[in-house]
Amino acid sequence: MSKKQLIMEKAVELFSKQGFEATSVQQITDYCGISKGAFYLSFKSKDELILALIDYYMQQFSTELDYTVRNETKENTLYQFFYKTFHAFSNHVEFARLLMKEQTYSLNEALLDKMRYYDQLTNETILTIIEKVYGDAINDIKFDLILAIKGLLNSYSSLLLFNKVAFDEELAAESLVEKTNILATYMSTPFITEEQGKMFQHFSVEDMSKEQLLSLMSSIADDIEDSLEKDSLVLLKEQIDHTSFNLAIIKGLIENIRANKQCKWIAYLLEKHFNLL
Amino acid sequence: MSKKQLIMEKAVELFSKQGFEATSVQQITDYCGISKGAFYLSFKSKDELILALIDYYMQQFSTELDYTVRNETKENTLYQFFYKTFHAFSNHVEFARLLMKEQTYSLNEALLDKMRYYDQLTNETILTIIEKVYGDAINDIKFDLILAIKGLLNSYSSLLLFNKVAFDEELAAESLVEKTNILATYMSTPFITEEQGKMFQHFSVEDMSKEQLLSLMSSIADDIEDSLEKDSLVLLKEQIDHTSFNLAIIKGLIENIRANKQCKWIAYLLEKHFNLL
DNA sequence: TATACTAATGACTAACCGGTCATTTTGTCA
DNA sequence: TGACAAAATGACCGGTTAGTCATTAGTATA
Repeated sequence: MSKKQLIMEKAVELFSKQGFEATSVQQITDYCGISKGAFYLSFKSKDELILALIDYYMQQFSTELDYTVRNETKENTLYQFFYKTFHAFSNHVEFARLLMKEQTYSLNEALLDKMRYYDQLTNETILTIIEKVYGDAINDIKFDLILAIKGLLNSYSSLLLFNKVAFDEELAAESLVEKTNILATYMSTPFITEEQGKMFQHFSVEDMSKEQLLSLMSSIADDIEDSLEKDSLVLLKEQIDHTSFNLAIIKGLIENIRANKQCKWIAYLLEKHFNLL
Repeated sequence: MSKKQLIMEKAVELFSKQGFEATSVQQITDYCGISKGAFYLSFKSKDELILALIDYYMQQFSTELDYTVRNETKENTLYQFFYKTFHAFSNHVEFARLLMKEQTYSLNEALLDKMRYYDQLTNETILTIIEKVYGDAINDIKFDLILAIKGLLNSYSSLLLFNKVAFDEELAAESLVEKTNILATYMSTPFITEEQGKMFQHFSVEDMSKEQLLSLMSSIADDIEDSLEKDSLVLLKEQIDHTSFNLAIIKGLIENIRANKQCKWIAYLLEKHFNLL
């Protein structure tokens, strides 16, 4: 395990117990068994650590969920969404607790931006599910449905994260599927109008700039040995500015890199960039 | 306004913007226009301030909601519960934000206990509503209904607290009433069993000890001038250890003090103590 | 006006914070 | 073994923190 990862995994434990502000760098390094100086070889600052941490876990969660949502059958999508979420939370209890705690933290503007970004990703994922499962029929209540799903997920996740009793992930998912279906079927008094919903939809997620994409791909390419994936990355980089290949080829190249753990996130971003979703 | 109140109302503004940890006592006193020493004449420590703050606002919220829930018609109860909650939040936006932010803060064990206490009060209030509105028919799903209501309330409150768009409290309440009714009517796959629900129900709220009640009443009696209320308090104090009066008399005495703003909370606690609810 | 008491002040302390950097330890070659 | 570089250390820095306390200001009584 790299030192960076060691620090992240130990830090997430302390943050989830005490909160970000209340945990000192000294505490983290003591807990890792390293010196304070060593910390600053891996991270430029304490702020950079929590930003990296959020990315590290949220990228895993988001790609996993997005993949699930796009590849399940219509009948299973909603169940799998709930189940995978609970499962991810129970596999990363400390991070999930941190997420709940630091949700609305505002001192650090960069952190707040990041939170808003991933929250918006979640909204988009849920909206995709809703449109896939219920079709156009529920257009006028779909934004209320997003809010309701997030609220329910929040309540039941708290149970998983902060109670000592065993948590049956399958039953919980099943129960939330039923609640969602009921609401989708019978709801007729939405609170959020189409008008407001649009704002809701497009507000905070602007796509990554080409420069950001390219630099991210470069830094990943440097870390990878496997030649197929490295080559695919290089070819994809060339396609970002001026797409000359057929989209099928690009899709294939993205498929090549998706299997690699380090590439999952960039694969997801590239699909968004090339409008392949 | 007393100095204590001044500090609390200014502090809640700063806490809601920056969080508790990130706000210094110096900042608070500067903002109040008083000296640092003066702060420590009103509060023993910064921790004591936030505990007092939570009590100050949550007692207002709880008594208000409890009164509403018990005195509305069956048809209006649920609507009024949602509406009053939204209304209280929009009248005390800063405190409500603080509440959302510091929800699960765990460094301070006393704070965590207090949060759990008021959360449990909320659970009891919601349970009372559910039983009043839906009767015994929904016994097997009532704990799921509590969770669902809290989740929905959480989602929609976030909208009120963290978005800049105008928030129609009446429409929001109406919309949540509908959602709740739908769930209560059609839900059939509860997640929380009767067994777990019992734990849920009795877990953390132990009644206040008689000593705590008595000392609270004494300190309030010292602050009050009005003789009727003062006398009623003294008579009630005598009844706590050995109830000799008829319960009707006790009920009357409690009614005497309820009108006084300082007594609302103790009136609520006394009703619980004498099992008058 | 003198006295006695409370309310309020802000300089001060000891502890801790995030972050730096000269120094030492460790690992890797020839 | 010795020479060199990379990795790791922890004393140290300037700044901030919660909390204290000798001193002063304000007020009421006599």
